[in-house]
Amino acid sequence: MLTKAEQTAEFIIETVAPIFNKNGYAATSLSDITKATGLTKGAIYGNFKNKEELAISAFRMTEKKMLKRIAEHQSLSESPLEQLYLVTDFYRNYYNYTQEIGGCPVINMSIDSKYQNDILFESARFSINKIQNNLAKLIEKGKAAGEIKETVNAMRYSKRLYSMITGAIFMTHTMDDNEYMLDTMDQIDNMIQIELKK
Amino acid sequence: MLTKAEQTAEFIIETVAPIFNKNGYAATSLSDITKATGLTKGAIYGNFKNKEELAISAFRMTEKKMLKRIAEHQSLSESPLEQLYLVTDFYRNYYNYTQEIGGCPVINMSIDSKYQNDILFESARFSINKIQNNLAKLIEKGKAAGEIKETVNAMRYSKRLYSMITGAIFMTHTMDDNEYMLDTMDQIDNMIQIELKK
DNA sequence: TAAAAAATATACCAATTGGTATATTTTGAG
DNA sequence: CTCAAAATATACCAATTGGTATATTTTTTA
Repeated sequence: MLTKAEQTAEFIIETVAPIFNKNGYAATSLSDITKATGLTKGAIYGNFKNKEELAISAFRMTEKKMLKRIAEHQSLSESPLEQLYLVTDFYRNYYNYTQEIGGCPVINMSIDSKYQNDILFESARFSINKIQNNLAKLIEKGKAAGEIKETVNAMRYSKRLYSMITGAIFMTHTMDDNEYMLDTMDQIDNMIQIELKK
Repeated sequence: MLTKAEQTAEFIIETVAPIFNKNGYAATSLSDITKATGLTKGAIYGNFKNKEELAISAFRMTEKKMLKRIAEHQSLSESPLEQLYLVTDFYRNYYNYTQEIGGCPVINMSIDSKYQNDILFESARFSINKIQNNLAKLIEKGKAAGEIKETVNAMRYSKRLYSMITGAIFMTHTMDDNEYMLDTMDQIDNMIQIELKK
């Protein structure tokens, strides 16, 4: 069972994560935080060392959720090739999901923290590496399963795909136009079929 | 001839633009600005209405320069198809250039301003539309010149290409790895040759 | 259920924020 | 070279910032 403080800490994180994600670290003030949570500074600082630690916790929670969602969606199939298609399928609904939380946490955090906060910036890079490695592993498994051409460079394709996905996320959010996302996912599906599939 | 004030205004903009680009609007303080310029608030506020107007001016100046660079590089050839290749050629050196000024102004501004400042956000979108329209026009000219397939949807390809470029810019800067950019530009060159070229 | 411990609220702090009124300096035209 | 106008510096403002010490309340354990 969670103690009262653990409950409160989680509540704060959940409440504050989309605010940090939308506004960025510097533009999110302690008063924004107390206002949104209905708590006082006493409660906030009783549960978190400072604003930085809270921002880190919030980002990590958000990313953990996101990674879990992708993993769950991937597990809809056992076949590595099918799982690749499930990745594009996942991102077809990504705009819908990320709109609620104020955009893509990885992109937002990278841009926001690059010249401001090393720990936050490294957290963003860590997420990217995780997703890319996951993608590369999927391609390797596809090769081992005889579904994907042996000649394919897994890491290169992983980087290529994630770069395209990231571009689509950015454009979709900035231009408020989901066509970027849908078109890019069609493009990737096509690449999978033409360039990856055996 | 420029008056003293006009000179000062330009000096302030040039000095301050990379600071805003790196740190974002909220994280750039008036004291950052006075420190960097060596001027006092009197000089700053004598030349700009407020911090917001200064940020807008700085972004517009940066983008104007950037657009001019692209245009100049494009004008190295008369052929629309060749000009498309010159676009990818331009972005092959983009990381080198944007590193100095603290990343891609359009991406940074979009993420920084989306939930903060409508005018700044619209400035970012305006830039994107300009670049995309330029790209679409190039494709249309290529069709008219008989260099590009008539069946190609110019705007769709323009959006597709710019989305890929943007993804590559983001990944290159975040991961400090220019391979994202180079690989994406190779990919686009390939698309031009296979899918666009007649 | 009483008392100790944990969690939260209150009241405060110095530093910094964006901005302004006014004093001083610099500029350029006659 | 003078002098008015323009440009810049100085000194100030209230509001807000992140953070803390302490008082109060709530939770947990015995």
